[in-house]
Amino acid sequence: MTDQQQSPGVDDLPEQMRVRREKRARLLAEGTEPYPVQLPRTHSLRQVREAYPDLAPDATTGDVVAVAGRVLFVRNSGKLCFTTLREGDGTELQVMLSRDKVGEEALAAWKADVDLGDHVFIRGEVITSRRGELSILADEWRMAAKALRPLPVSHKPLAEETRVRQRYVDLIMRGQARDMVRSRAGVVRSLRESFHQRGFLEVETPMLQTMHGGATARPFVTHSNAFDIDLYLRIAPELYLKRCVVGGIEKVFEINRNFRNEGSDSTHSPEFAMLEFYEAYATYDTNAVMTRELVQEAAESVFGTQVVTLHDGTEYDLSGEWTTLSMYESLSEALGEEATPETPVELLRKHAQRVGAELDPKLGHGKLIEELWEHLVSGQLHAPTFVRDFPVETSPLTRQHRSIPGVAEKWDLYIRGFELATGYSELVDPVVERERLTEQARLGAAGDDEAMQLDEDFLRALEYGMPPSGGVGMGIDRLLMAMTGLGMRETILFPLVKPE
RNA sequence: GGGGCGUUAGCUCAAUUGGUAGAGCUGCGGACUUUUAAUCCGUAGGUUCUGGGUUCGAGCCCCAGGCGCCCUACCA
Repeated sequence: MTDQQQSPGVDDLPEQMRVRREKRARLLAEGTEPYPVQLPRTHSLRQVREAYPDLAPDATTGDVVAVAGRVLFVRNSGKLCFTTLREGDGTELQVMLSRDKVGEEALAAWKADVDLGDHVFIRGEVITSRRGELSILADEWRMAAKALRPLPVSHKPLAEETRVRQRYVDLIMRGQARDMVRSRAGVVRSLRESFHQRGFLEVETPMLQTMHGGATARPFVTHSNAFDIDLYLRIAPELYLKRCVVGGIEKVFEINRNFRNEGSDSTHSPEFAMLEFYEAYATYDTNAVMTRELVQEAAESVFGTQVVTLHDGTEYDLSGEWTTLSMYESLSEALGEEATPETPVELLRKHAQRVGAELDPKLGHGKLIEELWEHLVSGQLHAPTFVRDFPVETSPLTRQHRSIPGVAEKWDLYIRGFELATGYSELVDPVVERERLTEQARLGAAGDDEAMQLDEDFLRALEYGMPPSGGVGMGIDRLLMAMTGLGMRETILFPLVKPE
């Protein structure tokens, strides 16, 4: 009664939710706690399974255990009830409640009070059923937590939107959703271990930044009331990690969130997890090797193999050395005509027309090269491939190539057709960096809202001397995509969705 | 951003040409001491996403909007 007063509209609820609320109220009225604070559990379901791996059918053990889990299936008959419980790691265990053992009253209460989805506590003997199913024959049961909402049907796939909006339900219903959480945690853990083995230090740099830089992307803007200034949610940690290297943290990494105020699809999310690492005296050659090792070690650690099995059942080989391509050479090959850093913009536009790429006429040489390359080459790349030596003008934080003019020491790592990581020999000359950032600021003033701002403090740091260094950025969500074949919204536990 | 498709019971989905909105599972009532998505009998469950319009009559046609998905463009 009081419940109905406390939650007005209870009569308007769908029947199944109303019934469950009434059961909760009845339990309380009978003096039974539907949400007890503690239960004398002695074993996890997994522990029971592991302790009795191969009992014969119809066996008894004399061993009494107390367990708890969520009710997934109920098979009630007159005097003997079966239920299947599941706990957090996905382990399932059958429970049998017989009138002879648990008593008529408790059995009736079981049938009257328990719904699919409830958490229950069971104490009883470990046995096997006649069919050989490992079971607990209850001599006592208690409600552990009453569920007020019905679970979706277990043998039909949940609508994708519901899976994303109500990930908790997805996690209850779908083992693959739980697997992803564990795989992701394993990958992140493996990355950290790989870094620690190599003597890298993990740092956390600002997510709220006063300057917009470190990548070319549109930022989210927010406001600090206390400081009365607008702040940017970071699009990259790069400029702060470089400050670390200047300061003598010569092997440094960060795994954290970036925010980009841009579109979202199966390979893009407004907030995404990013790994960046910087190493003094490394180059884009050595950090490519390390990037490959990080990925291979993560695959080995989480899946036990470098040949991972994707969602669709196909295998994907991450092992061994990876292919390396030159951007200009591979583009020249695809065009059938040589493209170099000297190729004039007009000619590149003609190429674009010829191959059917619709490109913004305002694009300069560097952007045209990258767009043409993406149009003609990137889609062909299935096996892991490092694409090297990008146009200088689109790589404002990258060192000029040591011998090839007009080209930057930068690679992008492509896996299954999408970009997984990027690596540079870092530009550390503060004078050249000032020129590049001044040009970026000019682009910004001209309306390019992806252009970086001129970060005087970053330049000041470089002026104190940054050792020659290599740096890498890798998307964690995309790494999971690469190793599972799933879309980005499956690798992110709670991706951004518009309010219902 | 542009185009297409979808939105119906707790869940997954039907509904012919515009003519009483159905099924399976779930729920509720009953039977059943070895089930595995238990089975059997009975039964309930709807603001058809929202707002407007056309029509004797709209889940269906028209207009506007919300949310989602696909294609397309862009960023990692």
